Amino acid sequence: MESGRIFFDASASRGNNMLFLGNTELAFRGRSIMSMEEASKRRPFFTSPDELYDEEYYEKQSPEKKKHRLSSEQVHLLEKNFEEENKLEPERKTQLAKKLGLQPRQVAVWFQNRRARWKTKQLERDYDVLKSSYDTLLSSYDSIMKENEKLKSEVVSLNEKLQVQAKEVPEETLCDKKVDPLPVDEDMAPIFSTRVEDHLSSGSVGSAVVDEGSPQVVVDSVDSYFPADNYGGCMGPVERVQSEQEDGSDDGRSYLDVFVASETENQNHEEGEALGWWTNMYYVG
DNA sequence: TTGTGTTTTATTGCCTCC
DNA sequence: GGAGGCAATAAAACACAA
Repeated sequence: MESGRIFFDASASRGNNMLFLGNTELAFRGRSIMSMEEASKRRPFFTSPDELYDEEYYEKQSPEKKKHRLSSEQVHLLEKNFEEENKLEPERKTQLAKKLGLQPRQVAVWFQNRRARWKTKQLERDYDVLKSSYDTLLSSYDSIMKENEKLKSEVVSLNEKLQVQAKEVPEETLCDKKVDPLPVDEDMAPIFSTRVEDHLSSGSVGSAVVDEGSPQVVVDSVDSYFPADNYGGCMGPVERVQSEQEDGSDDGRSYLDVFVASETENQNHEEGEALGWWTNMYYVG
């Protein structure tokens, strides 16, 4: 028998002592590691190192003592080995078993159980990462929804103003057609969504986009993307409005905040910016 | 001291790979 | 078919609150 072998003592390795060497954390559930001497005094399962290798040990043990906690030193070495490689080749297994004074089978079982514990922990970590990611997304979604509601109410407000203005404009300039407000509800989602710069209002309330699910086409006040037929060849008086760059009335809301829903939308947005102008759009019935 | 919950060690059965 | 891995499970050992 080799000298200096770790002897087996259950009391020195009480349950729930955990060694997380990966994090260099040694947690022993409120109990310090007792010295070898101290441990052997309390409950010496083996009185001598040689006993540890006694092949008949398990047969000698009383039936109720069939499970033997590994000592902290044994666990420490096993953890160290596990950290290096969590799989156990036969050669390493026998070497380790010899070093620890355990049966190769015990070492194999320990690695098996350790892998299972690692997997459980890993699942917990993965869950935490996913949950954190989900919470972030949810928060982002909520703020986008709030922004959407705000923009919708702006559209309603602007439509009201347009209605008032329409009444003041002489009828002939409207080509005998009534001015309909921009739809806000999805049911009335227009083919084109429009960004409206409210140059008529006193404050710089910013801009609005309705129906973010619809294809986004930005209308230029001069070279409109709207087919002329849709307006009966007649467009109401469209006044030139300033871009955000020009009037400097950026309300702090970037276009990307609004055109976030899809790549298509972003493309259209870029197109709109290239045109340089945003305009009021009359929905002419 | 005792009941309960947790951790660790060990077994069993199934599956895959060589 | 044997060896080894894994999931499920049992059971011992332990921690801890009441």
